[in-house]
Amino acid sequence: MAASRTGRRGLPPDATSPDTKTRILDAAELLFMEHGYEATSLRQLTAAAGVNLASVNYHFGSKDVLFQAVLTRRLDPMNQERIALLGKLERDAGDKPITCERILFAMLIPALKLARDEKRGGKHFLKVLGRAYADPAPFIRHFLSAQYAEMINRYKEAFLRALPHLSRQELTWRLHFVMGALSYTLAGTDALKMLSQVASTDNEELMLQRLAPFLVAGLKAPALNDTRKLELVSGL
Amino acid sequence: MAASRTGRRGLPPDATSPDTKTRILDAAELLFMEHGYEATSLRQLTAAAGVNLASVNYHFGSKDVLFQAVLTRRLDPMNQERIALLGKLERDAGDKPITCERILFAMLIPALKLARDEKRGGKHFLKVLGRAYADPAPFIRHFLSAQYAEMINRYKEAFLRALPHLSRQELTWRLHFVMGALSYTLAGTDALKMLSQVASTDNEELMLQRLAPFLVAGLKAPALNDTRKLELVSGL
DNA sequence: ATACGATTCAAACGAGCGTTTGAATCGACC
DNA sequence: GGTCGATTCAAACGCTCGTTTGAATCGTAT
Repeated sequence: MAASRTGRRGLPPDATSPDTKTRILDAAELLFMEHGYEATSLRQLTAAAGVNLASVNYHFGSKDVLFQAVLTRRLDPMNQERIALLGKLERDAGDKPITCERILFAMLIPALKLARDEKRGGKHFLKVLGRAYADPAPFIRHFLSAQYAEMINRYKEAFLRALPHLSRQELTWRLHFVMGALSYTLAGTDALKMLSQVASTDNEELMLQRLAPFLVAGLKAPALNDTRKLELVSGL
Repeated sequence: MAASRTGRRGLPPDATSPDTKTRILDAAELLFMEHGYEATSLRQLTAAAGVNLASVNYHFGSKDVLFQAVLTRRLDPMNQERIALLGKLERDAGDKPITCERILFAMLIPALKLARDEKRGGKHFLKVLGRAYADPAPFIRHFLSAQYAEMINRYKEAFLRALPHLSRQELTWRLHFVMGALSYTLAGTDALKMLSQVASTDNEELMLQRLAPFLVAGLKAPALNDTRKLELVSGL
């Protein structure tokens, strides 16, 4: 269907004009971030990208496939880097357990690197990803499950060794909580206008540095026991 | 525009047939949960509710207003109950500080009560709410900000007294993380298919009982300092 | 030069959308 | 029993959507 880098004749040949597929992906990343998947039309998308309306269906086949391409372009390398970082930690540590902090940092650092690259919209992508987590569309849910399965399983095993006081089930829930806080934070929707005195969101690094101690403490917390159950129910 | 409970003549007068406005709200709650706001059409919504297509615009004015009505019907009472619970805690404690656990429980318990009421879709609503947190539509964001402002500010002051080692800015971020984990968990999107060995989602109570110790530990964690900053950046 | 596959383009397709309209129908009241 | 406001109803409005089509145009190899 597509191979060489030809075509593109209508628009002025800027120095900042990559091929059509990339222009579509860049515009889609930006607009999906601003308005979400359903609320972004292919007409405004192709207009923003400076390409013809039919280009999306020619190069990607459908709007759904385009959205998956937007996600996989950055998500797959990020998760591969996460797995590689964890592998390096494990190799350096021999058969000794790794600390909880270092495992979590290995998860956060690739996301931080993505948030840093200003030239190509890493921050835009993280917002799109944060919203995709909460999107009910089945094709999005299945896609994310497949993309995350390997990375999550590798990290779950590592955390299990680092947090021996947690059962596998307990850890599953805590990783769920970690992913929730992380995606909500990276998406940065400012839902509750909490940024009254906080600097603008251009400082993802400081944000993750605040998130890390919070998550580490939560992961290290004692496991649930029956005494605590009664506290919650009848505590008030 | 609307006042008495008259009308309704087309459908059989079941015992389970409240007035048109309520039937619309119930169907909307369910469908907004399943497909999201944008992907739910008024045609499928009114068909599911067993009412005429024009009823939504007659009773609510527009689809936007209907969505806000779906949210406010349950969110406003829940946040009022949260404020009342915190007020009761503060009255009982006199001028002594309240523990972090009790403040957090006062936030969680109204949500838990909503998740429990099976007859009228409390769980459905919590999923809708979790997704609304991540929705980019401006009218949703403004609505949620207004609905949450009072509750969040009251709790922030309470947490500030319970956690004196945290600056106001640090606490703002931590409450952001708490809301992230909470909304993600309540929305229960199972994004990462983590429920491999976990019981089905009908047990919100056990879920919140696992979430509480995680969040308490995160809130109580030491504040960020410069030593930790260096760890994160050059730690790997 | 010519032929060819890849790509771009303007235009249209059918479907579905939120909303509006105006008549029909209801319960309530004089 | 007739009037009135509230509600329901079927039908249509204008519009936008994702997708398809077929011709025009490109770079490239013959």
